[in-house]
Amino acid sequence: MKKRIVEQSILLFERKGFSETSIQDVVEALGVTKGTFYYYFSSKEQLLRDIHLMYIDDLLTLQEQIIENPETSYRTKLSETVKLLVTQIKVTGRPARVFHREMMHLKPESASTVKQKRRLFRFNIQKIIESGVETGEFRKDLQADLVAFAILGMCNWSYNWFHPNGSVTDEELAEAYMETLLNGMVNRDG
Amino acid sequence: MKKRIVEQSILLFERKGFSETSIQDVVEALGVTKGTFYYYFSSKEQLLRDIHLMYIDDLLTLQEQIIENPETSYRTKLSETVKLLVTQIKVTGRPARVFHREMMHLKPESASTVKQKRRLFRFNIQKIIESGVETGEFRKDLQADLVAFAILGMCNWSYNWFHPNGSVTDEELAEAYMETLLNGMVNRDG
Amino acid sequence: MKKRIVEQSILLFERKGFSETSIQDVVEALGVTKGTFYYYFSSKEQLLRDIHLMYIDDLLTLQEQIIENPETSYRTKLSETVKLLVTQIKVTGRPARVFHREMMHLKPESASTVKQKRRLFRFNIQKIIESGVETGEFRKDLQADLVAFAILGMCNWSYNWFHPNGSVTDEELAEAYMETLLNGMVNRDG
Amino acid sequence: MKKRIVEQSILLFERKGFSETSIQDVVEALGVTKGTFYYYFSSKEQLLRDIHLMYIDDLLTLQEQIIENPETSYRTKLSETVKLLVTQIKVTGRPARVFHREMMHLKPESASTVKQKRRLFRFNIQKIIESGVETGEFRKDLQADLVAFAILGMCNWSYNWFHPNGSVTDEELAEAYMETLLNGMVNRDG
DNA sequence: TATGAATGAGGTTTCATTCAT
DNA sequence: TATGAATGAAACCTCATTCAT
Repeated sequence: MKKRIVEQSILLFERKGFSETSIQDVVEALGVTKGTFYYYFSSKEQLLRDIHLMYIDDLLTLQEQIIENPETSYRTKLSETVKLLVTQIKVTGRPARVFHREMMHLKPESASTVKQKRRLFRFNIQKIIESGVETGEFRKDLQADLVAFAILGMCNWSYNWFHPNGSVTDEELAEAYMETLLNGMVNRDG
Repeated sequence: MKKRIVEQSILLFERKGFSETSIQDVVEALGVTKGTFYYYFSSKEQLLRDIHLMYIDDLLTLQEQIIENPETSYRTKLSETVKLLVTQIKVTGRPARVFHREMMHLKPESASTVKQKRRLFRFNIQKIIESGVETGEFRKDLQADLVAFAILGMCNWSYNWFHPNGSVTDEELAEAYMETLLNGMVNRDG
Repeated sequence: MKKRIVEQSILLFERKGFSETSIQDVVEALGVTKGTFYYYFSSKEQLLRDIHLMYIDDLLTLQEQIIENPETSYRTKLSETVKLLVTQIKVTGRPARVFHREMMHLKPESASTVKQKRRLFRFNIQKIIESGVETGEFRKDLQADLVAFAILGMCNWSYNWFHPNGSVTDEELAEAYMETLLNGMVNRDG
Repeated sequence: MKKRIVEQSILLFERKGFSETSIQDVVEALGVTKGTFYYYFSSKEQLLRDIHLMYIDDLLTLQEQIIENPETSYRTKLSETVKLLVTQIKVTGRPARVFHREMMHLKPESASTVKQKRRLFRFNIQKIIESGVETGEFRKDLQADLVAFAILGMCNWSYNWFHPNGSVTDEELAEAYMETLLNGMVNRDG
């Protein structure tokens, strides 16, 4: 039941927004009553916190696997991170949109936990870049922190417009992004 | 008075979100009454629509000036667009955040007008890229539409974290972004 | 202007009801502003009172002419009263409906003036009947007061359903009513 | 609770009118809160609709009993219908007044259901008259539809003035109305 | 004679939450 | 484990009215 509530909530939060979705909406869609909701969650905010934590914890786990793989270059690790963020849209498009949009509705204490984990995720990207700079894979003059932000923005923004069933697949998008990021836009042929 | 209401609303919408900001909050902050608000706006949604239109219309005007300048290269035009988006944070950080976050609260008809203008802004970026490809400034294999999305994501995302008074200035950020975008991350020296 | 306000108000009160019609509705329909309204009327209630008084005073004047005509029988006087009430629908359908529906919104003091005049109108009908009984035109066992109520109900109720442009004309309706009233429903032929 | 809300509402609607009675008024009189009201009714309009349907459905049921009785003449059936309408004032005076006054506040769709049922009630009266004409009880030249309207007007109007505890009882009123209706006002003795 | 800005009280409705069962 | 009745605070919005100009 708890799981069903979470799933239904994500669906509705994504479609109508957190504030615009009432507990009533959620339980009605499930055919249960409000009492049931409060049996499993102590508040609407707690539900949102759970969703956020589930999501970021998942991301961090997957990121860890990418980073800890001893056989891949930093370039590949970065590539896989981008792919992770972009290809996950198919799987996690809905929770992702909720994740990016509704953080402001968390209470300060929940928000701070979540923010810390998001920061960690970003910092891991930054470290990949820094490591790549050290090994000479990447240019020395990159500002790793800013580039990490740039990559995150690029990828996360795609949740605003990207549809996995459109003319561009998620893999193609990830590749196009990486190609631009790695080699730049400038024409060096002429 | 109408202008004061708009300004105060932007302030509060940015701080607490559209749904969480009540008309009461707005008018109380201004020392007037709810009646006054409804004298100038027919609904809360209309106020949000006005804010959105003001913002995107401003952006489009500034973009036009960049594009129509006959003396600049496409590379420069792109650079100026990034600078426009990023440096405007100082000036329009608040309305920008409202702009990016709260579009879902517009009624379908208002939303469609705004979306069309946002699409136009993005399409103009895409055209700069395409023109740059044609003149040989940019690589031939760029997918202009995806790159336009990438640039927008990169810049717009910075509203989530960038503070103009931090250790990095807006101009530095714009330059770092452009540098990465134009020349890529890969080290070509070694 | 004052007259235009009254006319427009009657139109709207009839269509939407007194409470549901706002001063805003009235002045908007006239292309003026609320200030104008309050220049001519001290309150919404006063406007309604004026409408009521105009209407009942008109009726009383016409009734007087019927009653004071020395050449008509009481039967004719009654007939003309019915005709007065019914045929006036064409002319005064709208104000009449307002008149019958919205009296509860008058303040006690206004209401009492209007009620007194309405009572007078009814009492005049009752007197016609009583006089007709005395002259032998009408049956001796009629309860004049109740019959007066019956006639008023019959006629006034027609404002709820009668359309002067329908298959029955107002004159035909008046005649059918009088025929039933005077001669009854019972078949005396068989 | 739902029943108590309905009863209290009828009381207040009759006394002050539908628009002038607020939900607050109703729940305050019952010592509950507004939330309670909206637990049982989805809107103020729905409450009014319920009241209307209850009332007209009751009337139709009673009318059916009158019509379907095989032992009574049409004259008696008509008489009983008038008695039904008039004597019900004692029982249903309040809901009746609400019923007759406040139909304009129903939404079009609710109104149309109620109107249909009211039309049926009237049409049943008309059929009694038509049947009575066929059997020779009533005069052949009656216009059954207009007479039905006349009777309804006569009876319903009495809700505007009749008090069951006054000098005339409801039974006397019904009888006086029927006497006038059946035998007419004209004096046939002289 | 008319305007337009402002008020303030009140209206309907929504909703997260509680709690006895 | 779940229900359903009830709460109460707050939301958006309407509107008759006032008043300086």
